[in-house]
Amino acid sequence: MTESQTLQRIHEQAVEEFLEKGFRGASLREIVKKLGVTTGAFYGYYKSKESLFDALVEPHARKLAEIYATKLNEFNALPQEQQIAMMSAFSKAGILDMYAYAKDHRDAFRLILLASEGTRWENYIHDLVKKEFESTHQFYEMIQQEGQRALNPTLSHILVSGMFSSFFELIIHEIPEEEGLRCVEELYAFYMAGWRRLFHLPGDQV
Amino acid sequence: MTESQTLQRIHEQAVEEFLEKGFRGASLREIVKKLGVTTGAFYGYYKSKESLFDALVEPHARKLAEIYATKLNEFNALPQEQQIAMMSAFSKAGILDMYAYAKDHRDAFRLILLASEGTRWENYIHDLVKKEFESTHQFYEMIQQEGQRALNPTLSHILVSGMFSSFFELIIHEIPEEEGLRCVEELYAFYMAGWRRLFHLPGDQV
Amino acid sequence: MTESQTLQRIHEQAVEEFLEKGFRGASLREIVKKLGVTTGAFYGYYKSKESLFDALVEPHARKLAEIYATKLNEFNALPQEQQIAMMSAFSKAGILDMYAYAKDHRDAFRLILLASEGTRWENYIHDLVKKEFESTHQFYEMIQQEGQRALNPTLSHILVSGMFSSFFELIIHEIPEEEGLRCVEELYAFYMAGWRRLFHLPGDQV
Amino acid sequence: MTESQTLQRIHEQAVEEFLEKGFRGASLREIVKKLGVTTGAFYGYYKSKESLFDALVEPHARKLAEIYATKLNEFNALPQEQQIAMMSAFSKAGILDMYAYAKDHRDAFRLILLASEGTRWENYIHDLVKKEFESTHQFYEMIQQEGQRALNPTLSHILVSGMFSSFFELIIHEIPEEEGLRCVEELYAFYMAGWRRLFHLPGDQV
DNA sequence: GATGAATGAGCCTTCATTCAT
DNA sequence: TATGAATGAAGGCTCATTCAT
Repeated sequence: MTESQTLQRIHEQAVEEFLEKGFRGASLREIVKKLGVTTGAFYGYYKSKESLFDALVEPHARKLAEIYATKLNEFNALPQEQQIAMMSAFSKAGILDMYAYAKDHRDAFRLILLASEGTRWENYIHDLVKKEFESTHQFYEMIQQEGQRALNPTLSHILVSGMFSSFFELIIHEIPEEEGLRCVEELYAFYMAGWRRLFHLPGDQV
Repeated sequence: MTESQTLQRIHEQAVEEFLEKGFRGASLREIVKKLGVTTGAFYGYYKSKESLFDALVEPHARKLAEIYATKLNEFNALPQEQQIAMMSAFSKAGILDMYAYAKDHRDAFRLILLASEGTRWENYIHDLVKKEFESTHQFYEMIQQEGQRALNPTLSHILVSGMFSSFFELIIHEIPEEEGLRCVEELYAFYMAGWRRLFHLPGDQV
Repeated sequence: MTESQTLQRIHEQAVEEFLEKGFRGASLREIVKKLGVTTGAFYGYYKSKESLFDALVEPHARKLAEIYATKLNEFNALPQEQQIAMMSAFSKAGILDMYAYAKDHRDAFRLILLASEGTRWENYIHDLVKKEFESTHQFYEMIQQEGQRALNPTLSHILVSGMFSSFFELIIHEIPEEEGLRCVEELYAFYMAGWRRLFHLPGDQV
Repeated sequence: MTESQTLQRIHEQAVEEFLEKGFRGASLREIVKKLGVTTGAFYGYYKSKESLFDALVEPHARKLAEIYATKLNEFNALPQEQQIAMMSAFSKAGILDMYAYAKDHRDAFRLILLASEGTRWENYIHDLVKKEFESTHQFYEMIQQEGQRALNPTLSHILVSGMFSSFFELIIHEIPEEEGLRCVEELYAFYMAGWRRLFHLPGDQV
């Protein structure tokens, strides 16, 4: 069953309004007014402004987190030597999977990135960063050799943060499939080279 | 004469409220209530909620942009060979200067980064990214050798974006001076290595 | 369909409040409180205090100005001799038409006359006076005979001003139809006699 | 002793502000701000906004009412035949005296006429009109001859109202002494002729 | 005389939400 | 499904006025 036409139009208009003014600045009455329907109509579909935002964001936010978690688990399940050989949860396959999903649901991630202040999604990216940060350190500790200095947590935090920022810039902007993929690969290579040096690992073929 | 005590307390409380709820979500009444004064008292100091935000942000936002612009101009004034030797406007000296300033005025940049939606500062970081992006391409064109491929603008955009994100993470969080400096240097080295590869330049000592 | 009962009650109460306190002194909250509704209810009908005032005033103000302009145009279209014979745009037919309309929409004109300070209607009467003043002088110039002195513009201004004041006093106060009409006629005769003398015209039968 | 310079400047600025925005719309803080002083300074001179308006208006409003009353009393003290011979309380001498005073204190009367809504002076003109109306009727009753119709009170009210409007237009506008006087005389003649007809009196030399 | 910080009440307006129809 | 009138709370802001200095 496809969603009702009214519902679909609400979604489209809501995305526009939220992106333009942010969750807090967006006006429900403005959304429905532009659609030529009334607030009552809206409340037949959702019970609040927040639940509308949620409906737009939640499925895709969850799915992306799942993709990330799945790849991470697969990686963690590998024997240690293989982990070293393939490196990092944010491995090529993982980032490509994430990109493949996110690029098809741009609006949801735009909302998270650009309009989620005041919702439960305002920390979504931070949470992703945190998980990646933790898995990075876990990995480093595993491969850390005697006498090697600890990984500077502040440094790794800001690097992971920048990495995700770069990645999501690719989602925010409308970029043709092919070029997007190329950029993801280059972004991956860019960071991988940097990480390997920080990890005291020899360069590898990615 | 130093600023009145009430004004100072308004500043402190405002920073807290803005950071917690964003510019739009922040309530002037809430700010003054926590101070134990009335809205009228506030309007003796500022003529609007926006002008309060501005007062907190503008001087430091301007100064940082100046520091950036100054370094960029200095770099552009260099003869071509020296530019190549020292590379990129976001060079080590520049980024250190910016850090030295920004770390002393964390609140202003936190406000820009975390609470500026709905103000004229909401594009501040984007604008910095854009300038850096342009100067990067300008530099690349200068050094581009025959037969070399153009720099992928999408890639460079997302990298610059990530670089600034990393940098400002350092500002957002309270980090001891010494460690902050170390991170800036490492961040610089991390990116410089990546850029040099993209620019087809030999590695250098930074 | 007739206007909603709430809207009608808003109108009635607004007229009362505006007349009592003037546009500036009137309080929207007071108006709705007396109606037993909330301010939100009001803003379902009008988008501002000014637009409420406008809705009460505009249609009738415009119509009266039209009636005046129409009569004036008719008069100006007459051949010169006939104009002299019938005299002045503020002629009997015109003033009677204006009275017939205005007496049925007293509230609108009361608002203009007694409560319009701070609105775009505050100069409505002055503008009418100005138009009549100009048409009066135009007429005088047409009939002016060689050697006759010019009409004193200050004098004619204050007379026109007084004439309109008298006329609108009739509108402000609740006066039975029949008596109102008689007064308009007498007012007309009163002024006509005076003007004819100033114009050096022989008395006429009006 | 002349008034302090600050006080004088308050007066000048207040007149300007009141005339521009009306009593209700005028802002005390705006007045003092333009003067470069503080509200505290103002409250050293007056105890309220209303009392400032009063100070500007009251002396001249009272004086003009006195001039009017004095002339009226003088007239009423005359024997009946003389009253008939000279006619009307608003006689030539009276109106000239009023003009002589009012023209020298334009600002006070401008305030009454244009900016008194919300003050105790908002009915000043109406009150003058009322007194004149009463004295007119009193006079008419005295001279009324058997079989003559009563003076239509509505008509006389609107005529008196118009007469005062004309008169005060002369005060509102800055008019050179000589021309103002001429206009008063002509205004007097204009109305006198009309009244005489309504009173069934023969024309006279004015 | 004058300052200037502060009050407290009030203003117009907008909002998400409800509910009888 | 949808209407649309209404709620009640909150918002930013301005005002005349006070008072310790």
